Amino acid sequence: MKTTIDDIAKMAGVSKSTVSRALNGTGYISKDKKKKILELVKLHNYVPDSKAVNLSKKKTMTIGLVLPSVTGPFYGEVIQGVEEVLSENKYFTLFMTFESNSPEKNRERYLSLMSSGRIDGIIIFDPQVDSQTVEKVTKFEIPVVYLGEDVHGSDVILVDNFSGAYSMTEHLIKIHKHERIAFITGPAKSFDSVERLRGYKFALENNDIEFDPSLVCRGDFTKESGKNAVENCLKNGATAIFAANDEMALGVIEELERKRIKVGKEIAVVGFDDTFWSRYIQPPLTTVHQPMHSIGKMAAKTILDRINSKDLVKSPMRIVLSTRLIVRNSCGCETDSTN
Amino acid sequence: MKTTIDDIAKMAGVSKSTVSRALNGTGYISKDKKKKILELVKLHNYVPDSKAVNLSKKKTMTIGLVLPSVTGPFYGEVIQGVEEVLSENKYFTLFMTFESNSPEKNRERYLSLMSSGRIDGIIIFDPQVDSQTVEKVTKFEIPVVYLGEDVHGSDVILVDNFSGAYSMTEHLIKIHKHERIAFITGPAKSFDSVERLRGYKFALENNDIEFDPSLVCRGDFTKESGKNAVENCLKNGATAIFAANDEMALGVIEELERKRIKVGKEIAVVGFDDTFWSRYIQPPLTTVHQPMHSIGKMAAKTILDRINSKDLVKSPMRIVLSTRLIVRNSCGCETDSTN
DNA sequence: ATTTTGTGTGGAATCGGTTCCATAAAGAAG
DNA sequence: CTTCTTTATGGAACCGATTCCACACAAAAT
Repeated sequence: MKTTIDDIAKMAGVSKSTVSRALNGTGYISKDKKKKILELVKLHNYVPDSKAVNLSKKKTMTIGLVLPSVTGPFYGEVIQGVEEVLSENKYFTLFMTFESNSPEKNRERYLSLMSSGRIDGIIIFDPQVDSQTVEKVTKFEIPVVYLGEDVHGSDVILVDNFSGAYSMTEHLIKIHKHERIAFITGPAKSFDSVERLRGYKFALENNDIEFDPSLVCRGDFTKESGKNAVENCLKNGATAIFAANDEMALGVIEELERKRIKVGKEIAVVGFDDTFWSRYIQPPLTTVHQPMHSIGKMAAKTILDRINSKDLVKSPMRIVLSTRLIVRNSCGCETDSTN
Repeated sequence: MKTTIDDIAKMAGVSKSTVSRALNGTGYISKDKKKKILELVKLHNYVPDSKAVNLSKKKTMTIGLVLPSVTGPFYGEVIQGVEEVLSENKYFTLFMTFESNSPEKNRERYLSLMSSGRIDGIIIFDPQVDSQTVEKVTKFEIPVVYLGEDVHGSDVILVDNFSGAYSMTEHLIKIHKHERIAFITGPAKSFDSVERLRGYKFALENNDIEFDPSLVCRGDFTKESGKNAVENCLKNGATAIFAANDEMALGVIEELERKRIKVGKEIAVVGFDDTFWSRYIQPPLTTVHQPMHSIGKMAAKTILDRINSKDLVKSPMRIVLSTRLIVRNSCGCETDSTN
């Protein structure tokens, strides 16, 4: 049987309230009793049962973290960042994956998690949350932070997709003198994809290149869809292909390879995300880096902030983290890839 | 204020015991009352508070998962596997990272997690746990599964490092006719490293090649240590280099590249782990695949098994998952890398 | 007709803590 | 020498469920 607070109280010859005070440093307590209690506690390795503490204090010191399928180093960084900050603050991380094959079932899962009272707050990375879900989420009155999706009225952490895509496009225009740049999008409703497309368009506009809709191909963030888009890009005379993520860029490169078209020399291919492997492929991929680790840290900080000032009605925060252009060789540059 | 079981009871005009029975399907209850209660529950979105349920039932339906730094896709797969199985069984995953820079502090963390009563079981991936820690861990009487470390007397999930290294070495000997194969180890006490070295030695022996200690270089699983080992390997006339993990193999390849020595043609380099990027480097790395996803799933299954039959004293399980040789080009093979 | 057995229900204890409140003793202020 | 604080402590309520037990009533068996 595990030692309980009553056991300690009995042994010390005091009431459980006194033991509680000694342990938590709340209220008055005499020096000598405190010392005696603490000794007994150490001696018997007594640790208060979280289950009881949670119920009594009405909080769990646990934050839920919902992420899409964790394969790839992409999300690992986020988890790491979250856990780092939470653990520093004595909080725990309850992890839940979001398999993309059945989004509905998964939403049920995290909604039920929220209602269970098992967590004090939740960080949600759910690409393409619908407003109906958001509404349900808001009903549970626990703090929520969304990642990578611009949910109005809630705390959100975003990366600056727009600027990233802008810089990338401008790089292709100014450094490599491209004028026919194809863009492969992600899923239609993806916030990331939309913003990146917007950045691409804006860069064209600012550099007096007319936007040509035929150069925009619809993809869905998979390698396969990148492959499939190549034909269309070439047909419309693209001299550069900007894929909305690295995954698709990889598909593009493999397809071009198959067609014996030299990437970097004959055609430029660039991506977005700076996936871990992007520097290792041939040619090393020019892409846009996303600060995944920072996203995790900021998300955790934001949620803790919200918890610690729940009474004060602060307006929702919208934190946009900046992206960084990573120039390697697939765009035609001849860098020493020290990145 | 959240709805409680008392609220529902009052509204239904019954006692809370009856509501509890209706919800849990335990004991006797009349059809009509059950129906009425369930309706009220749905109407008010009542969900029992886990904090209370946990205390009452003396379990949390939560399993702790302790992993080394999650960067790299390596561990993502494990998490995924664990979460998959646990969530299917209505369990939750409490995630904790193990930053390798301060192992002691981190051990404290998971030991304290175990004693807090916050979890019902724990899966620990702690490279180089010392026996002292194992002893402490055993004292908390909750189920434990160790990953990747052959802890005697406990449930462990391992991969067949020995056979993997054996197959790899034999591949180099039989297919590529190498006789001077260098081996770069990991940290001295690493179980993985030791087993791989053993497999390497055994393959040499079985193929009548004398083991030459000067061909074994000490590394520590970092890319840097791979780089540093190259000089020594070459000096001793190695025609092939077998690094105990992909990370080091990458270091070796980069160093050889720098020296203008063609990997695959002039010298063979192979790794171990089949890290996500290993197929993307130049040349694609021949390596040994570890079933990380299966490891996660098996770990979760094992711990649940243990929980559900705690009374029955089953002898500790030692599950060894098989590895698979992945032949790409860095060994000199000219495969179409469809892997 | 009486004893068993099977159902249905509420009250109370329990899980292991925290916290409010009453009370008492000791020291400070009047 | 009172009166008011300040300090110290225990008792009891409470957090929100589960579960054991007693009791009532109905149906089945003797």
